[in-house]
Amino acid sequence: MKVILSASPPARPAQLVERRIITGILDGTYPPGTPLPNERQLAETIGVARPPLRETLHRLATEGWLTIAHGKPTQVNDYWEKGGMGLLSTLAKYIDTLPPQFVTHLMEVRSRLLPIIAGLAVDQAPDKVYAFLENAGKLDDDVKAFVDFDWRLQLFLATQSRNPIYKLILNDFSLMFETLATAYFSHPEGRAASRHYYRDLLAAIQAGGRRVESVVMDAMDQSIALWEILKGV
Amino acid sequence: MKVILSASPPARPAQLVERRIITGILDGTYPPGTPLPNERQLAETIGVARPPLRETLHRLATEGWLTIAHGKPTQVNDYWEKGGMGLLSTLAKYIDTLPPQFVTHLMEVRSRLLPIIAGLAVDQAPDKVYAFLENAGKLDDDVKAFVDFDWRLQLFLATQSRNPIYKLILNDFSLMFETLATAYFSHPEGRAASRHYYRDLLAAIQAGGRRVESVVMDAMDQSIALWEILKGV
DNA sequence: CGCACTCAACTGGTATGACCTCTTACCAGT
DNA sequence: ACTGGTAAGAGGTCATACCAGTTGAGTGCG
Repeated sequence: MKVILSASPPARPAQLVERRIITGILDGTYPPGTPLPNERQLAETIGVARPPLRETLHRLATEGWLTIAHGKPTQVNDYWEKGGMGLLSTLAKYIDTLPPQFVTHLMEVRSRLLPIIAGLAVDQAPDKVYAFLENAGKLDDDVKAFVDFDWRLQLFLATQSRNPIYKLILNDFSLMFETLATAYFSHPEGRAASRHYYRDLLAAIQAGGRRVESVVMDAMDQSIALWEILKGV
Repeated sequence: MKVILSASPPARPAQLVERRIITGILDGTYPPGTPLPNERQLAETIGVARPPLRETLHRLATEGWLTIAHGKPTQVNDYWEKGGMGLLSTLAKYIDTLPPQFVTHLMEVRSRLLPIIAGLAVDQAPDKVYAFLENAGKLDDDVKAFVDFDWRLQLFLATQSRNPIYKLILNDFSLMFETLATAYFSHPEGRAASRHYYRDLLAAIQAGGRRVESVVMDAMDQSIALWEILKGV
């Protein structure tokens, strides 16, 4: 039997490299616009071999953190400038080090996108969406249950919208939303607000017309307001 | 001086691996949901060593093509289901093999997003946006000039929107849009339509109010319609 | 003197082969 | 039938040597 002695077992090299590079970029050790130390040196500094280092470096490069070019030193990017949505999945792990307004930006984008997605979904398949939402009534007053249902609802709407691009966008939000939603639904107020939202959405579907968009948008805006209050406590 | 003899010079192993894996997934050699051959075997099949193979595999995994887990066989994903926006940059290289409606989906998303972005940008800094658009008058009737200006306009609007998330989304669209825009602006009709769009947008900014959103949305919708016509020829 | 070329010293890219660790499924013991 | 151990096969890591673009300083020629 293997015994774990310390709280944080020997981090795998791959994880270790990501942690060192990302925190280094975020805390200014490797400022955007400057070259990263060369691979051999970096490998020795971090204490891993070159192959696993390179795997992680290339992974981060595809997310937009770095620019790797043969012959030239690897550059640290201004990730807001060069990066893609893939950043979010990595950023989610280091969310404590991010400016608070970042979360607001994220939720504002969602408050613009989800109404569109929901509108399309209801246009395409109102019955299915309605049926899905009816399950919300049986929801336990449990954090995990809410996180799970709310996320699955968003994915379901994206699927029903018949435009696969929306699902791609949501997938990139995935980890970030899971993290934030867990914090949000930990508060009873958050769960209550969402119950209202699901109910209003059901009514809007029955009513028909363009009510759906405005209901979703209002709910998203309210969740932003509620988030601001809750985090302020 | 080095002389290139063949049209497609000896593909680098990293490129080769991407090509073989992606085309394999797209053409059904490696169907989604099935396991990929193990790394040693794959490396031999493709004719590269394991380290570069793994670098590319991990890169593709972060885009959502594959799911790699220690101990288990690497799985081919249903990329529309698991993938993120990072897919687009890779997909852009294999756009010929994609269903035609894919482009429509892409442009529909843009026609929803850009009005929002433009609206925010004009709210934040109407003068700057106006000044930027005035350069459109001096545009040469040249494909590359239009592609370049149109893309820079979108990035500029995203920057001025003050919400960095929009820029992340646009960055993921980047390669795809560049490819499509080159095709679009190759037609004189496309260039003419955009000239009108830039002019209308200038007028809308002067008019104030919420005219901007509707002008942008109309222009986007028209570009979709025009695209459908042009590709139909 | 000035331009162009060469080449050396960076950098990242690839190759090889050995070994570690995790997952799974089979199988023997209970 | 259940439990536990074990072996095979997958990905993960390491070490080392060498290949290949990039750059700029140095050198030769005009």
